[in-house]
Amino acid sequence: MNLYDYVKIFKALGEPTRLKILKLLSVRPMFVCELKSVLHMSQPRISQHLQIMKGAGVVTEKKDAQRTFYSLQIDYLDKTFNNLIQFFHHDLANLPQFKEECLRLERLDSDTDVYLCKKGENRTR
Amino acid sequence: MNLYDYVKIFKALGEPTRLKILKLLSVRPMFVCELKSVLHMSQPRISQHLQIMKGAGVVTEKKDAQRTFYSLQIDYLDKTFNNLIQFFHHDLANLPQFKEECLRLERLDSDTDVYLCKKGENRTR
DNA sequence: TATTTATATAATTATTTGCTTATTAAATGA
DNA sequence: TCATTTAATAAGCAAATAATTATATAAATA
Repeated sequence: MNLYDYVKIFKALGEPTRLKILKLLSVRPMFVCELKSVLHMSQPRISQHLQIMKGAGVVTEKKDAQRTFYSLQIDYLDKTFNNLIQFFHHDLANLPQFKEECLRLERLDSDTDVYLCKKGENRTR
Repeated sequence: MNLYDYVKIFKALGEPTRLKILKLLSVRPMFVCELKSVLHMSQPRISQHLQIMKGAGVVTEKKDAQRTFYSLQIDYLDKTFNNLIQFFHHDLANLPQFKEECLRLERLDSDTDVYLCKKGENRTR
């Protein structure tokens, strides 16, 4: 799980309509038309939010004739949260994504004479 | 913690620049100018993201002369994640925010003759 | 078969967000 | 005191997002 996977999942969670849909799906899996009836929102609005959440992995769908049955993936959510906390505990040096940042931070920490932001743009030595 | 608190926190996490800043703050608390040096990003960009994260409670600041020292609030994050999982396990009837939705869902579930989405707009009976 | 139901998707518009540049202000130092 | 460092904030703009309306399609049903 990389940084952009987290972004996708947290983007999916960071919107009120989507959180409401997720809460309803936590009661029980539902069809789109049920969500529509319960939330009193337009069908495209609900479908579009469901597509975003499906893309992030927080819900799954199962076709049933002309209807689609959506379920909350609470275990996946739980796993994601634990992974993020672990991500924050990981050594920066082991995250290839942060290679450059790691080098610059090491230079910053090893050199006590360093001026943080000098005239002449972002010098770290 | 209500739905909009969650939205604020997850919005704060659902952005790549902010997640990068948080990862760096997980190594150790930092000044804005240090984040700037390490990330090679403009100072306003970093400050603006920090304000959003401060508003969501995921970082805290401490003034030190002309500098500002930012810390990751990992315990708060951890608590938030646990709270959200709990939120999904709560009985819908105990969430005032979902009063209307709860009523409509109960009607839906109690009446087996219900047509999900009938002609004549969102009828649930 | 024609109509209705269920859902996805496209097009459009309005709002929000993220970034840059510019400005301000406070603390530091020559 | 005047220049520098640090950081917040404002203004402006481009890109992304969320909602509506309009279509399209497939399955169910009268």
